[in-house]
Formats: sequence, C-alpha cells, structure tokens
Amino acid sequence: MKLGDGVEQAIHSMAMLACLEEGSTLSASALAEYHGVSPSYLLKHMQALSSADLVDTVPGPKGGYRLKRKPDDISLLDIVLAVEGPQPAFRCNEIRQRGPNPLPARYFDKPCGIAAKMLAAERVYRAELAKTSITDLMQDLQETDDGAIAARGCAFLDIHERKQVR
Amino acid sequence: MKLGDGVEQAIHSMAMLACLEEGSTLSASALAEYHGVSPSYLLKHMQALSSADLVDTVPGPKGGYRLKRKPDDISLLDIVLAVEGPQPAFRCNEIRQRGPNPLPARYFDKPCGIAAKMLAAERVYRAELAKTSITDLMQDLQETDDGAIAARGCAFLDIHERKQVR
DNA sequence: GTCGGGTTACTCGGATAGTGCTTGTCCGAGTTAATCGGG
DNA sequence: CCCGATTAACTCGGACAAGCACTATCCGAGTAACCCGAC
Repeated sequence: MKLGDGVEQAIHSMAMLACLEEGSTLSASALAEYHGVSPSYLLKHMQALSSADLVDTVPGPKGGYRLKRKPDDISLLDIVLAVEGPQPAFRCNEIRQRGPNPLPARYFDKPCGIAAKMLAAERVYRAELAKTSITDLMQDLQETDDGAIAARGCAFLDIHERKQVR
Repeated sequence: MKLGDGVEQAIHSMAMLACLEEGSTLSASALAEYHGVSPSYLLKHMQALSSADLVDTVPGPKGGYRLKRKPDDISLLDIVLAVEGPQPAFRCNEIRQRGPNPLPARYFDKPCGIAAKMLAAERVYRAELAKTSITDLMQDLQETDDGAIAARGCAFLDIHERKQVR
C-alpha cells in the first residue's frame, strides 16, 4: 500500500496556487523549481488536476495554472482522487467464488463481507481527507510559521507570478 | 494507491483457519486450492502472517497453519499490516525544504502540515480496520448466508482438515 | 503615432522509455508420520 | 505382538525470475505576447 509521490507534489502545488492573486497564474516549471522536483513529472500531475477540473490552464507565453475553484471548495480528497484515480485501494477479486465445486452465482448477489469492511474503512479514510480544505492547510501553516516560510514563498511569487493583465 | 491482491487472499485464509477445530491445521496448498489461487504465492503471504505471529506453523506431514490467537483478538488491521507492511501509504519527502534559497533546517522542526493531515486520515483508516475482528466477519457471513456457503466450506474442511492427534 | 500582420517564444498536452515493486515461481532445510526389521 | 531405527514424503522457509505500475522524459500542437512594417 503506497501512494505515489505525485500526490505530495500535487498538494504542495495546489497550496502554492492558492497564494496567488485572483486570476494570476503560475507555470508548471516554476512550481517544479520551487519544490525541487522534475518539471516534466510534475507537469504530468498538473494535467491530472486539470482533467479533474481542479485547475484552469492558460496557454501561451505568461500562461500557467490557476485554481478553478475557491480554496475552500478544494479538499485533500479531491486532489488525491485526481492524481491517484478514483478506484478504491482494495479490489475484491471474488476469490470466494473460485476454487473447486463452485456454487451458483446467485449465492453471491450480496457483496463479499470482507470487501464491504475494507471499503467501509476506505470511505472513512476519504471522508477524513474531505474534511481538510486548502484553506485549512494554509491556516495550519500560519499558526506554526513565524513568517520565514511565508516570506520565502512570497519572494518566489514576486518573481514568477503572472498577474492577470486585463 | 493500490493494495496488493495478497491482502484479500490472506484475509479469506484467516477466516477459513478460524473455522477449524481447536488445534487443527490446514496446509497452504489446501487454502490455495479452495480459493483458486497460486499455492506458491499464497504461501508467501502465509509466511508474512507467520512472521507477524498471527498464525502458528506445524511442519512435516499433516502439518499446516493454525491461528495463533483467538479470532476475537485478530483484526483486519493486523492482517493488512502483516501483509502490506507497517509503513504508512503517504510518505513525506519534505519537498518544502527543497528548491532554491532553502531555509535553515530549524524552521522545519515541526512536521509538515500536509503530511500531518494525510497521516491523520490514515490513522482513522487503520482505526476503522482495527474495529473488525475475524469473529465479526464470520457473524456477518452467517447473517446473509442461507447455509450453502458454510456447507461448502465444511465439506472442504472434512477432506483437508488435519485434526490434532494427541 | 496607430493599427495590423507576421513571427516568435512560451505554454500545456499526450505519447514514449527506464526503474522499482508487486506478482509469481522454484528448490532446499527441517520435521513428522509411516514403514520395516528385530526382539 | 511390541518396540525402535530408518526411510520417505510432506510441510514451510527463503532465494530467484517475470510483469506491471510508477517514475521520468521528450517532442509536438496551440496560443498569446511581441515586434516590425505600413499607413
């Protein structure tokens, strides 16, 4: 059981995009540079976020990404599902139906009790992730940060942020 | 995010072992045959359960596996951790410390807020899994089963169960 | 000076190789049951 | 008939390949800004 590294990158990137002014954008290469990761690889995950309608894309020079919704309306779950896919971690292969002397299929109309418990736990997991929004993350950071981390981010944004022209 | 197929096999196998009489054993090859999976591969996971002290092994002819603890004392979490390993799914790579103009390490004494939220969700997930024991699984099955599934299992056990001799 | 067209450079998007882990398999060490021989 | 040593077969345990998903990368399509020339 392992989450891809792309999840972490995607969440940090979304948090960074939340710091932009209304309408401004930030390029994927800038996000990659700030986080010290491969630009090509981060781009891949940004595309996933784009497909999930979590970010808007602005093509051309001075283009980049920008949040499509308010930071309040974007949860950790949204990001995780966008990057990792919506499939649950546990897949029931119905091995109870295999083996010798199999029973008729009608005995297995009800879902497997084991799968039910596993998926129930996963629903709880997702519900917990859904409780946290990007805004919550920013607030948590502010409470522990004495200003240095925020200052570094702002300095970076001063250079790379593409402000909305019109 | 994907759980290995071995988890499902391990849980079903543990449930089967719970149906044995006190002290009786069941070989890995029998478990594999009943579930229609590769014997060698299931054996691998049974070894993991053995390393985690969830099952006892009896070597030699008429040997096999048997639960080490009462079905009440074995939870889904125990099995999942034994097979998948204890590491959390989310690994924080501390990408907040990377990139240009890094800050001194002392600013990052506190764990990353994002990682904290992700791990918190995972704790909830594990807590939910810990709530369900093997016994609970058996009870859930009894409630939905009209007897056919249990009968098939018993018929198989009549052939393959190795009863305690002494 | 202003407007328009063309060029250019930068962006994202999807298709393409490399790598690590899960999956799947095999053979060997160890142990017990059964067997066979002797008493 | 009973007991014991030997044999043999069956078990698990760990070491060994194959497949797939994640990781990492590249090049192409598209677009907006910029520049240059004409008016």
